[in-house]
Order: sequence, then structure tokens, then C-alpha cells
Amino acid sequence: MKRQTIKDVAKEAGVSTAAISYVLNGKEWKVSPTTLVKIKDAIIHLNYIPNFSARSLVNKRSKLIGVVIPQTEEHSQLLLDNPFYSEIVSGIESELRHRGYHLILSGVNKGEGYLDTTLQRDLDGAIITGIYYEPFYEELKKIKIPIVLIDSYIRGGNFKNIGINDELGGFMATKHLIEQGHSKIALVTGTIKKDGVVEKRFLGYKSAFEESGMLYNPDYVFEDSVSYEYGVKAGRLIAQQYPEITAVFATSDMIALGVITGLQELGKHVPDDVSLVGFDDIPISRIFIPQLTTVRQDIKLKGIKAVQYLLQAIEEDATDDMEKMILPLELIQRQSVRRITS
Amino acid sequence: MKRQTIKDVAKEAGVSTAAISYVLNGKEWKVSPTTLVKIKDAIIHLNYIPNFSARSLVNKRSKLIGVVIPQTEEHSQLLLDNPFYSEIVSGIESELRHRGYHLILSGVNKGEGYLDTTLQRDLDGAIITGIYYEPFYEELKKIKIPIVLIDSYIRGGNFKNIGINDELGGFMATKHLIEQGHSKIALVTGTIKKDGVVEKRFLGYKSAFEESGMLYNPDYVFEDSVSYEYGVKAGRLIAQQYPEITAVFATSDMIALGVITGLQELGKHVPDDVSLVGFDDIPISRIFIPQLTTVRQDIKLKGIKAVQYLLQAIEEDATDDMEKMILPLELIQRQSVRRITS
DNA sequence: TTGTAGGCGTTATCAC
DNA sequence: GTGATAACGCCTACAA
Repeated sequence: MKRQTIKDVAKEAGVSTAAISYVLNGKEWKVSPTTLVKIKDAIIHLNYIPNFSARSLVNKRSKLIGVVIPQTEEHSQLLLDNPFYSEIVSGIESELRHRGYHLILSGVNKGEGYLDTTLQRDLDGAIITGIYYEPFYEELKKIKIPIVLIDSYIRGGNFKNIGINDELGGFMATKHLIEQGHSKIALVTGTIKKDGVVEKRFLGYKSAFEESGMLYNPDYVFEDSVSYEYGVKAGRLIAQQYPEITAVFATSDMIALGVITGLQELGKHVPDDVSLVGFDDIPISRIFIPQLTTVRQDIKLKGIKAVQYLLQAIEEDATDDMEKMILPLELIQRQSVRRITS
Repeated sequence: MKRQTIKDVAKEAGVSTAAISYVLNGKEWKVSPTTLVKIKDAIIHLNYIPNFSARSLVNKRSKLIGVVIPQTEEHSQLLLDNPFYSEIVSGIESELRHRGYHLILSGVNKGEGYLDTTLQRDLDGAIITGIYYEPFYEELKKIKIPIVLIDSYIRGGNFKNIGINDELGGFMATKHLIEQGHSKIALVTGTIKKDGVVEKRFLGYKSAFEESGMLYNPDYVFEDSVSYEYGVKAGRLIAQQYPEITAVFATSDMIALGVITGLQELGKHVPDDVSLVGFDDIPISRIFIPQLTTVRQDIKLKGIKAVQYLLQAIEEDATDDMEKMILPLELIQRQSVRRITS
């Protein structure tokens, strides 16, 4: 069966293509009831499916959304094995499909741009997760379509931001540890970049100390990449060189998992020897043994909200009232923290 | 800056649009060296980006590939939190981008079809992972574009299959356990469907017994869904009701992880009390404690190969010589198996 | 070698 | 209410 076009439908129904177009686009009131029926019949009968390329050519609406997630440096493969990203993509996809859009998933090569893609495909909008270098955002600002930045503190004309209160999250985690009697609390984290989420969590970490009238120890801040592997390294380091540390706050669950492993390798156990709080509440955190106490954010919801936010901007170019959408946070207590009395 | 079209370039270069089109499509020999230069300059100068919608409209090539992965029943969200799928998507995306294609990622609602999407977007091809109900494949067969089925034993006119030797995998795992002195070996697995990968692995499990002159015990086959949750259940069940079982072969790592947890909940430890072999070698298997002994397949490679296979069919509608592409398997020995002497 | 013109499937503006 | 018809951006015979 070859492709059925609007003309075929017109012929079948014995009307003009314009009429078809009307009913296809919900302007059924421009058509008499009789022809409406004929047209609908013909559409079903011929199993007509509109061609989006043609559509997007004329009215510049592709119903296509670009989704960008980070990738590995070496092989430029998507960081989908990071549960955080895979979950957020799930959320985005389900909502998008629900709303009649399709999603083009991709990474962005360092140095390359995203402008090409958006123009080539006539993207209606884009959702960006992860942190990139400055020039990337500069380029993004030149693009005229609405863009939602997830977990970024960067502002721009066509940007919409959605995220959590990272500082509060850092505060909650650290506070909890302090309340459980800990005072020598390490921070293990990805690079603390200006205006990055990590910086905010770090701020929260510090203010929890302040609030308790204590001082945080800069020596206890371990900063590198946000990855399981770095967590392992940090865990080993702590076990070897900082035996006095009784607790650590890891700014992501992936790191936390690594810390557990690193600690364990050298005979230190969580939570018996060291308590641990993570961040994100990715699915493995519930699976891992011990189960991770962590600051939970609803990642899937984040994806869904990002879509709603974006489509709102696209469909009803609304008077962008909101500054930034903030999602809730919750401390989930599981097995990785032990109360101590010194 | 408004969109630059081929006409703008033509004007800028002082030639006709046809000439532009020629050089854009690699038919530079149809154009004199002088104009070639002028055109190239103009393209760069104007920062011209071709519009794929227009292109695909005329030559029916969208440079768009559909990628389908399974989703949850309830919320119809992608099973991207299953590391197997997220990894394979990574592989697919990187190779696709490399080759100048974009990917539309989506799930398929039960009952709904995929034909619409392929027609709407003029997809050049599709890659399908996961198992679906019969009607879905029937519909797929009607689509005239090349389709790569990953890990499926279903054949069809426009289908290309890529996978592993599942039976061999099941055999390797079970054989290993037998060699380590085990004989009461349970199988924990997703539903054993006719022609599914799981059935083949089950076959391998049985033939390993046969080869050793033993009989497998049907009571030791635990079959339900391929999920962490079911693994937990099965683990509990084994710990409670089948204390004689000393080893289990789980047909996926996700299940295996669940089994460990379920066992552990009831005081049984891996590998001290029960040995365990998984399947897939997803990243967590190396992270989890104990590290999982498993049948490794290169998931990322699978995605990459799937793309190459597909594009070969698309670009050089080759005389489909290959029946099915089979990728290698390897037993990775880590910490979840203990040798016993009875 | 270069340019003109028709058409891909849709939408939208007009007259009728 | 309805139906031609001109775009949209690009490709490709076909002429020149």
C-alpha cells in the first residue's frame, strides 16, 4: 500500500483538499456536517496518515523536541548509564508522547553546536540536562526556540529553568548527619563550578555547620568528577588518611555508591564505621546493600514538568511569568546512617 | 537572523539554485571549479543549514531512525532504568549521530501501532528492542522500511535480526556452576515464551545438565517477570522453601541482583550459602557487592552493530545475505560463585 | 556548465 | 460552505 495523501482523501470524499485540511486541523465548523462525515469516512477508509515533513514545511511546527544529555568524553556516548539521566529521559518521553510530540535524543560533541540540529529539524523546542561549557550556552541563546534547562542556574532570554533547591538539599543532608551526632563530616562531590548545582549543595553543607555553631573543615572536602569511580577513590582516601571522619555527604548517589565500595575495600563499613548520605535517590539506592539514606528528588517528575513547562512556552507563548520552577525535596532515611554519641 | 534558504545562497553566489543543490548533494562534478568555490563561500558565509523537512519531502529520505524500547505497563514510561536498555540506546545514538542520522526514541502503547509514526515522520528505518505481543510484529511486517530486531527470534520480510547465542549463554552459565561442584541449581527467569531469548537460555540450562549426565529439576525453575522485584521474591522463596539449593542461574543481572537481596533478607549469603550467575553484565554488576559472576555480552556494541546493520540495508539496499548477526559472549568470573565439594 | 520549472504533501488565502 | 492556488524549501529532469 502506497502512501495516501490528502489528495487521495479529497478524491475519495469527493471534495477539495482544503476541506480535508480543515477537518484535520480542528476547524470542522468551516465544513458542512455532511461533508464532515464523508471526509471522516474517507480518512478512516484510506487509513490516511498526515505527513509531518510537509506540515512542518508550511507552518514551521515540527512537533519535534530536542533532548540533550551529556556524553562521555572519549567515545561520545550518552551518559544514559547514569540512572539520573535515564530516568529523566523516561519522564520526558512519556509526557511528550502523551502530548503528541516526538523526541530527538542526542548528545553534543564538544566544540560542536546544537544550532544545526534545531534548524535542520525545525525543532519546536529543546530540553537540556547536564552541564556544558560556556560557549554552548552562548550558542543556545541565539536559537529562537524555547529551551528548558534542567538543573542549571544559567539564565538567558529563551531559557526556562527547572530544578530543585540545591542549597536546601545540601543543608538537609548535612543537618541530618549533625543531628545524628556527627561532626567530622566529609563532602565528596563533583567539581564545584560557579553557578553549578554542586556549588549550591556545597553552600548548604556549609550553612548546616554554621547553623549548629560549628566550623566545616576544608580538608574534608573531596572534589572531582561526579562518578562512581571517583567515589571509590574518595572512599579509599578517607579510609586510609582520615580515620577520624565518621560521616560523609556525597552530592550524588552514584558517588555515594562508590564511597561505600572504596571504604569497604579497606575494611570500613557503612554505616557501622562511617555514615553516609547521598543525593538524588536513584533506583539502585534502594537496591544497594546497605540501602542508601539520601535526599530524594522526583527525577521522573522533573522530566514531566520540564515538558509541561516547555510546551506551555511553545503552544501559548505565555507571558513568561515564572522565574524558575522549583521541585520539592525529601530526606529518605534508610540504612546508611548510624547515630553516634561521642 | 532568519533562516537562510537555498535561494539566498544562490543569490549570494550569483548562480542558480540548481547549482547549489548539486554541490550540496555531492555532485560537484556538474559544476565548474569557479562556481564551486563561490558556492562554498556563500554557504559558509551565510551559515546555511539545509532544511530536512523539505528534503525528506522530495526524496523520501528523512535521515531519521525510530528506536523503540519497552515501557512500564502502568505509566507507560520507558524502561530506561533497566541498564540494558539505556546502554543499548547509548550505543545506538552515538553510531547514528556519527553517521549523520537522528534518532526518535519512543515506547509503544499496548494496542497502538508504530506504523503511524513511521509514516508521519518518514522514518528511514527502525530498531526495536524488547519483546512485544504478536500483533505488533504483524504490523511491523507491513511497514516497508528496514527494521532491525534486537534479541528476537522472530523473522519477517523487512526484518533483520541481531543478537547473541542465548542457548550457548545459558549453557555456559550452568556449566560453570556444575563445574564448581553444584548440582542443585535453580533457574530464575522471566516468562519463558516461545521463541523468546529466555526460552533459549532455558534450553542451554537444560543441555548443560544433560551434558553432565544429570537431570534438571523442574521444581527449581522459577519463572515470572524479568525485574529486580521478582528476583527478590524468588530469592526469598529459595531461602525459605528450598534450603537444599546451592546455586542459581538468573537469566538477567537485574534478576540476579534481586535474588541476592531476597536471599540476604533471610540470612543467606552469596556466595557463601548460595552461588549465583547472572546474564548481561550490566554496569552495576561490577559495582554491586558481591560483584556478580555473569555471562557478558557487549551491550553497547550490540547497539552499534544494530545501526550498522540497519544503515547498510537502508543505504545500499544490499542483497540481504546475512541471516542474522550473532555477537560474542563471555563468562566473567567475579565474586558470586563459590566452589563446593560435596 | 548552467538555469528553469515542476512537484513532493500541506496549509492558508482568496474568490466563488 | 467550498474549491482553486500560491506558498514552504528542496531536488531533478529538461532545456538552453
